[in-house]
Amino acid sequence: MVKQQDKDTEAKILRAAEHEFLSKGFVGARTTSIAETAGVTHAMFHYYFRTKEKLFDRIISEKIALLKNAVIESVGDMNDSLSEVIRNVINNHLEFIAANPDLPRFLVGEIFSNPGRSATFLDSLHRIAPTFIAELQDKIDCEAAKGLCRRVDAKMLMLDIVSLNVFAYMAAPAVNVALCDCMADAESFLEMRKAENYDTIMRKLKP
Amino acid sequence: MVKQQDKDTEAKILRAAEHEFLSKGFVGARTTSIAETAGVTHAMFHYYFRTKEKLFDRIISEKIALLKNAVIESVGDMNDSLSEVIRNVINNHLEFIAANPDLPRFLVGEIFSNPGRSATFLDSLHRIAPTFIAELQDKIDCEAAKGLCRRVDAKMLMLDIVSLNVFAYMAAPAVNVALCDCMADAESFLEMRKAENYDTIMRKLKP
DNA sequence: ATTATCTATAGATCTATAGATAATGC
DNA sequence: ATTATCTATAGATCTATAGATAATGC
Repeated sequence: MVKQQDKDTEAKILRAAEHEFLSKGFVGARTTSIAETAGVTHAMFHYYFRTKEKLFDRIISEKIALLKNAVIESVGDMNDSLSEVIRNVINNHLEFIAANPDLPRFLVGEIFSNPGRSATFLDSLHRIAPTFIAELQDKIDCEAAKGLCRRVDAKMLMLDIVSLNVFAYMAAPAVNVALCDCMADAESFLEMRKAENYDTIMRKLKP
Repeated sequence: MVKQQDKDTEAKILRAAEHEFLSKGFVGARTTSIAETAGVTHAMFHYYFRTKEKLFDRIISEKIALLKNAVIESVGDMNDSLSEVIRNVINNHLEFIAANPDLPRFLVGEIFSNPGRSATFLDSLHRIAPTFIAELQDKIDCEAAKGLCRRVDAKMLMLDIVSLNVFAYMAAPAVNVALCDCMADAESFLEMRKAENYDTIMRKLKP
């Protein structure tokens, strides 16, 4: 068999698995459905990835890498002014979520349903978050000393930003029902939330 | 058999099912585990509730009723000032979430994994939300006309409030890891978020 | 006579593997 | 000789039911 064919089958299973796991979680996902969606026999699933758990780990690792890159990039240049850093974080974070709308709910769901299976994700978070929070706190304290903003807690500020960005996407069906299809036009909703959340956070910081 | 025994078995299965469904969702929940946790034979599960789906519907209906009451009560008196209404909504909503920390994630997870199964919930939301949003918008417009606050969009304001209140509880394990166990003391975290979120929202409304 | 409970098992999935077969690279 | 693919099926769960048995109310 040509190498191309090989890559194809493996890639097709990976793509099908990504969709199946993200939309249904580990227990809800069926390896038979994955094989069917990929258009290969079920035996191929086990030939390429041995077990359901191994393929799940692979998918979750890919998603963590994606998230990690997004987080690191989202910060941009820490030498920028506080308002620029916040604008970057909010814009990049929101764009990442809009491009991966199933990811937050998936991660949260898996963490709760099986802490062991998502240990890798929590480890990554544990390595990255505290450093970033500390840098952000320095920046806030520095601008506060010059009277440019209030001295707020960086941890709570980050929690506010992430909450404001993520929740609407995590609860999209309910939000759309409660707020008259306000997310129907994805593009304009995204732009609106960028402006809205930046505004909310900057008002919170205003002296 | 005495009626007491009857109620006991039924109630024990209900309590066990509530915990199983809320923590693992519909597909993750096992009727055998529910019977085991309840301390009854598995046949009793089917004797009292016939099918897994019927029991699930019953649990979800109970939870919706609970949520509906909480929402209606949370508003308090619509004749209060805007700031009082907002304080009531935030405090009551946060207390409800803290008392039912698994509920938001459960509802969001079930809505995405099976829209049909959560139609009841979305129907309720559809009946309640628009009315409340409209009343809130009136109140905002009224105070804005007197120059007491900015004329903000009630829909976005509600989305902000719910996001700020709910997200930390939905993502508790990740939030705790990222923000150094800030939720470890549940009581003080709750009080802190009440003050913090009220402050965030009121600054957003300030002219 | 009715209601509650138990044991045993049918029937449906789902994950995983065994073993045969076909296609490629050397 | 190795890699990829298929068919068939084992083995493990899980939901649900059948049918017998015991306890209550009338």
